Amino acid sequence: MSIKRPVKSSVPAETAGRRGRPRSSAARARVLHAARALVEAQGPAAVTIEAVAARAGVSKPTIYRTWPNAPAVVMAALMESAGTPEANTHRGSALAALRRQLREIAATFASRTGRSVTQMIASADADTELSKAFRHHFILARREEGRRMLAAAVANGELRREVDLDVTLDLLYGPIFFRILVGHAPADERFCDRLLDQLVKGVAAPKAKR
Amino acid sequence: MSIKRPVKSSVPAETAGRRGRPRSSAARARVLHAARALVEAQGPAAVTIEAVAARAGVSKPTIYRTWPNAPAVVMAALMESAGTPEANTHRGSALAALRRQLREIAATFASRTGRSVTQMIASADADTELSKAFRHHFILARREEGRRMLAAAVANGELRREVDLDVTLDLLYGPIFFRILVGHAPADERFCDRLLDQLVKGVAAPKAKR
Amino acid sequence: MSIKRPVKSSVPAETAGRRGRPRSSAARARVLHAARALVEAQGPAAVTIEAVAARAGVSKPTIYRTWPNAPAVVMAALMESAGTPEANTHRGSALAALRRQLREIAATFASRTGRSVTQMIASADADTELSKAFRHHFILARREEGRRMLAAAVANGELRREVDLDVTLDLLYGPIFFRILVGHAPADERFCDRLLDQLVKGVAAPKAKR
Amino acid sequence: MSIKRPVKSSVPAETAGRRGRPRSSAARARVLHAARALVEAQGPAAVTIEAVAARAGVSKPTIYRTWPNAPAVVMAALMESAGTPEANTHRGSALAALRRQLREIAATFASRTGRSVTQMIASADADTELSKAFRHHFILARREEGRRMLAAAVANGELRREVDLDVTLDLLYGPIFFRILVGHAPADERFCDRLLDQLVKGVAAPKAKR
DNA sequence: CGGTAAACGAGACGGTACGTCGTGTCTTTGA
DNA sequence: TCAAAGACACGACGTACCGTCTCGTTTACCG
Repeated sequence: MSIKRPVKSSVPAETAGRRGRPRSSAARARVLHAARALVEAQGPAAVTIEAVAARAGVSKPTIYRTWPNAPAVVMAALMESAGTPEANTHRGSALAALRRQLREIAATFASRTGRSVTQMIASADADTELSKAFRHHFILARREEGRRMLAAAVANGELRREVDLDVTLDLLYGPIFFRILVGHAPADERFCDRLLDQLVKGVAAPKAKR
Repeated sequence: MSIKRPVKSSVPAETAGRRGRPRSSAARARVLHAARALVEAQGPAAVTIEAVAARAGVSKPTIYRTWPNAPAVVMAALMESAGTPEANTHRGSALAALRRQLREIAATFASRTGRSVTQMIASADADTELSKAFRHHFILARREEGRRMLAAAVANGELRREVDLDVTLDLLYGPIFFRILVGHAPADERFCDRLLDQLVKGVAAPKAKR
Repeated sequence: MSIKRPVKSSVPAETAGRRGRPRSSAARARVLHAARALVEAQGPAAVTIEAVAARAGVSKPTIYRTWPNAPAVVMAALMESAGTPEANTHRGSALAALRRQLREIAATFASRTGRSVTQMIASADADTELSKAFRHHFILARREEGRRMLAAAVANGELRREVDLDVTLDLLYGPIFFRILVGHAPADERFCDRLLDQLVKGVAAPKAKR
Repeated sequence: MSIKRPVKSSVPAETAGRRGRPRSSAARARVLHAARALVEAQGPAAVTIEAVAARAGVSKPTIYRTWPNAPAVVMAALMESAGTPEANTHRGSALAALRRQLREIAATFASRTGRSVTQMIASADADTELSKAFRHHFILARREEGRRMLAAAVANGELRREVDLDVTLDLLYGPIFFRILVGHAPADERFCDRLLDQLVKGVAAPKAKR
């Protein structure tokens, strides 16, 4: 009988010489993997420290040593799972690139996990460092990318010079998250396209002075 | 075992043929008042059934008899506290009325309680009757009012006929909620104004035909 | 405060001068029947007022109008179900009659319901009128019948005159209930016979003067 | 869900190879002390887990970790409080020792706590390990001690050889518990004495053949 | 024979306790 | 040294019954 004790870490490699620490990074990975699995399967509310610890084969204090509470674990898991979106290659006009980005965002956030990200942002403490990093990772980083595209479009002559970029950016991303959050209508490609077109063109009647 | 429970509805509905002792409206009012006080003071997460029961001087089963869980109580409390916003009096142009509504919404949702409403919408079950009512009460009702104003503006000649109203509505309200949710910039009057102006005018450079 | 409630009695007592609607004897019967069914099926602990009311198709206040609490209902049900044991016909000697009674008692109390009776007696309040009636109905009435038989046996010359009847009675019935209560050995016919024989004969060695 | 729980035993069993933080013997002692105080003051029905937890300054889960329900706590408390009765020193005859034991039992069980023990035995589940241990601790252990005394008395020549010891034992202890349970007469020293004397001597009239 | 008083069903009420779960902290033991 | 196992105090969960209280409806009796 092979008394093979169940290997606790998928990377047993360097367990040899050290007494304590080499498990640490393996434990971290297992925790995040477990958290990700839970949030994908049952949403962020199901990610309790106990459930994560059980699923990861890790003790609760080990988790608390790294993260202060359950939402922090969820955020870390979501951030690690979602690799940074590839930089949008500028083929065609700046506005075309923006259109591609909008579609990508809508597709990403319409998923189960995307909903979870939105929920985490809504319910997060807003002040902690991690919350800020989370918001930046999922939202503001793309918004900055968008800002660069808008600036390119201005430079292009596609957009007016005096446009307020901050307002325009929120006019682009706000409606998508609004639909995802409220759910009254789908945030699909068609919506992204119309959104962008209508924003570019404006809604005023032609002769309207204002 | 497993006796079929009567359908719970927070609205007594048919008070007509009811047998038995009627529900105490005083108890209901005390529960909602307590829940409102808690959510205002400490946010929606602090609204536990135990806390509400203690504060309202009501037993837990009395609360569970009417609402299925804590979020439902919070929603009911928030909905009852926020009376329906007054119908926007149409003085001046339809767009001016819309501007006033945007400002009112931004002011409302920038408050402590407004944040709570946003959080509840983000984390709600999305499928229950109460969640739908909640979203309608706080968001979609105003959106429908907005639709009427936009239609008036089209009739006015202020807006183009072929504008997609659904998209335009989300372009109006989405950015406000986006700022409130993400918190990267204030959703104040100035923002509302610029938002509306830029949407009306479009961002395209003058000669750009499309 | 301290309003004197009308004395509740399970027996309608003076049906004479009563105003109003008389108590429904059908309801009473249904309650007792339901309680009996429950105690037989699941023991006395399962007889909750709610369960009885549901099973009997009767409202809780109707039960509380007649009995003060659940144990009282159980006692009433058990007392009504167990009709008074038939008077022991004196065929043969007084001791033979006693033997028959012991066997009958053992058989009765070894049943599911008999266990329940024992449990009720053990856990009852000891002071209430109903508890006393219950103990009398199930135990002391038979003990008095036993006393009559013992007296007859003394008169017969079967027993010594100076025997302490009270002690002898408890020597007869105590062991049976002891076995039923503790359950370390069966209280069957053989046991009843040996019990009686040994008590009659004594256990002392023949020459032992004391 | 439904994770296999480790077997609960009120006795830590193998303290040897246990991982994790060991159970707090201080907590255990405080729980049992609180339970004992409650049962002495208000009887076994007053021993709720909540009351014990509050009085002991211990959390409910800590209690449930060790005992499955309130009666189990009561039994453990009663068993621990009542140290094993001192072995009856055989001064004088075996029957004299037996008389002393009977008196001691009667005195013990006539107390408030003794009544509680009787009630616990009557209402216990009868099948659980703890119930058996409880009955053994309070009743059957003394019965076995009694058996040894009876055997000594037989060896002495005080009792007849052919006496059925099991029946005799129940003839000794049964009546005492019967009186305590039913309460129709006191189980005092005088009763114990008469009980023993009459059992030894028998009740038959001298010439009675049977 | 028409009031009226009481019992009826239904069921909500304020309570108490249940037994479970998750939190975040703490002690052990083992590697 | 530190990680696992797991006990700990705390506190909320949602449920079951308790015994009491309205309700609207029936059903006798008594004037």
